[in-house]
Amino acid sequence: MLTERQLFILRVLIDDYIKHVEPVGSRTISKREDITYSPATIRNELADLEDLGFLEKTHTSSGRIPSEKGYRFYVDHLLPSLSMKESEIGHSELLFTEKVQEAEALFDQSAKILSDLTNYTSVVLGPNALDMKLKHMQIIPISSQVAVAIFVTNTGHVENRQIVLPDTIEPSELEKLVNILNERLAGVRLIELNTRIQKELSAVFKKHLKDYQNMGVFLDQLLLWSKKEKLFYGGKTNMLSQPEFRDLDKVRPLLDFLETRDLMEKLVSSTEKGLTIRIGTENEHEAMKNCSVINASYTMHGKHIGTISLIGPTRMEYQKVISLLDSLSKEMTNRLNDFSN
Amino acid sequence: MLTERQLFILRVLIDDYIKHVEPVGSRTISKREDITYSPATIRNELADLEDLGFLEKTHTSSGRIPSEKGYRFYVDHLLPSLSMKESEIGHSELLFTEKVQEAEALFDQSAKILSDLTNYTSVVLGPNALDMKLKHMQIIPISSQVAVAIFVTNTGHVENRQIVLPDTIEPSELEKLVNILNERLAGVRLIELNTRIQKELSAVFKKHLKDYQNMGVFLDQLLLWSKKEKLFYGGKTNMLSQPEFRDLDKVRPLLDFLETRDLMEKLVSSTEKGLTIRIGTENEHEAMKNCSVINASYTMHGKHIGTISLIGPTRMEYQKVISLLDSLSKEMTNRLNDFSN
DNA sequence: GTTAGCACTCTTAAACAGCGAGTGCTAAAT
DNA sequence: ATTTAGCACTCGCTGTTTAAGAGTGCTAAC
Repeated sequence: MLTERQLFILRVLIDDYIKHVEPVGSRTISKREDITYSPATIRNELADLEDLGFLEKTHTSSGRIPSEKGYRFYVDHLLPSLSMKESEIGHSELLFTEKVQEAEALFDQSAKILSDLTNYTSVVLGPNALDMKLKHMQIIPISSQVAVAIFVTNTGHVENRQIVLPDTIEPSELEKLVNILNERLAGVRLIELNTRIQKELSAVFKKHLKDYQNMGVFLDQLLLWSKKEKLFYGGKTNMLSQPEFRDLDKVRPLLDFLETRDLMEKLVSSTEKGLTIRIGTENEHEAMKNCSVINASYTMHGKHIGTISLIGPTRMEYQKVISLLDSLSKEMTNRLNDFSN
Repeated sequence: MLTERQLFILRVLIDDYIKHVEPVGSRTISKREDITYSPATIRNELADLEDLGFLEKTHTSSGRIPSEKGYRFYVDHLLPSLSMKESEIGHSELLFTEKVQEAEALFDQSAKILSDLTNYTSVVLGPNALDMKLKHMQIIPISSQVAVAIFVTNTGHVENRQIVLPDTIEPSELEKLVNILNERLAGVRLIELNTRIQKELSAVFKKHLKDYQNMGVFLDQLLLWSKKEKLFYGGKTNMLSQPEFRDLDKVRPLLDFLETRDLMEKLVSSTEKGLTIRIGTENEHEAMKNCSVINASYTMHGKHIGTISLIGPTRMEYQKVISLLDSLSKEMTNRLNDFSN
């Protein structure tokens, strides 16, 4: 268990390091007004904190920097009480200068705002369109073989894909199919359409459609979804201005990581509501080992549907950033729910 | 006018610099087997070529590097005759490993292939959907006030947007409107829909629709397009591995440039068919002053509809890159036209 | 328990020397 | 009239040395 003094010194040190990005020595700490101990005393405490794994040295005679464990402890126990954050709320309303009409624009702007304000990189993971409910679908022939299938969701989102029409299918049959789907499956989540058909509609199909056999293959083609979350970026190059990445060989993997869709999706996805902080290797990817990722979820009708995230160096301004992310995600939630009333 | 020998030396020097990215001195050139002159002679020629503006020195006693004018001359007059390029054609067919079904996938893959092969950054500027012809349109209400308007083009592309329904409009009127549009405007380019209506359909509207006044505003909302070209990137971070950009302060503006949509659109747009090369300041943007941009256009039914571009350092492997881009753009054209038969 | 003092470590920056690649010029060779 | 050998000179780069500065850990005294 840490003593009060150790807690205090640890916090002061991390605060200082976050601010100045340079190893902090006993002298620097002792210079603070609210410190009454001598450098020598502090040195002893620092040595202890290092033994406990909260601090590290860059070389034998350097000052200390926080270890990953140190940051974790800082975030969990030392963050100046978050009540301050209330003072920041309300700002974010002002931030949306342009009126945003559609969800996509909201996500895009949120990412930009967040990265501008923090100078880190931000990412908004859009809602998975496949979780939205079917409002209406339609198949529009382009040529004799090719058609476009269109699915409109209750949120006004449009999914579309090109499909190949089997020769065997007759236009009137196709029309019947579409009618049945619209009548029976409105309100069902896109992703569930196929299973719902399997379970509930085979009888209906048999009754109304001639060539039920071939139809099965066609339906699979029609309703085979691939992931459809969208990513919105802000400040992709902000990493370059972080002192710890002022080295090409260090940023390169990072920037490459940012460009890799599936890695980013994984990084930024979170099933939990609220705020998650992952520090350094907690991100479980080499390229992110010197970064922290903060995910905040936004909701619709109380349900988690996506996240807004911030990616920065492990030495992040956690305090500022957490409150910002918190209020911004709430603001997003509000606006999002305003759309659909 | 340059002598044969000057031409030869200039080409050898630029070839060497492109390969090794280091100032080239008289000794290096004289070491080549096919060079019969002594370093001293070459020094004299180099001095002349420098006076003529084709070469530069990095400092008083350094070797020479090509100037922008030098590259321009090289590209215009010294490029080993392009007949070689034929040998490369055919490769590109092999490159598309996955079967691509939709145009978007084709663009995306083309950009990736090109950047992988060259280690530069590539961009495909997609066709402007608004130049495609209307196949079918539809308005699907989401709530009492909001609806989604959907436009399907002859190429199978789907444009959609949310619109606000005026209270004054009746569902039956809306249906009539959509019917008229579909009957009268199929085959018209999206971008032209509005003017076509103004010119030709006002009479029809007056006849069939009750509230023609309000309809005008609504139509404007419905048919007010904003630019819709899409950009597909490949190798965004490849710039980082170019020796001339091995410096954060030099790459940063470049990467920022790549992320700025409208700048990129301008950079990569070209109205001309065929191949365009812009070297250094010819790109007319500070951030691109050390880059060359090569645009190749791809066509559909013989019409220029978009470009595939390569962005690299002014010291590019022009020869290789030009032939690649040439064959790749042709390959794209072929596949694109295969889609729509 | 705290702190002053001191020897020791490591990093950083500056100063300096020497090497190598390259140039331009002059004078001799072709 | 070209071409080339020779030479003095310029830069940039690398490695070494040096000195300063920041910091530590330990010991002994307070």
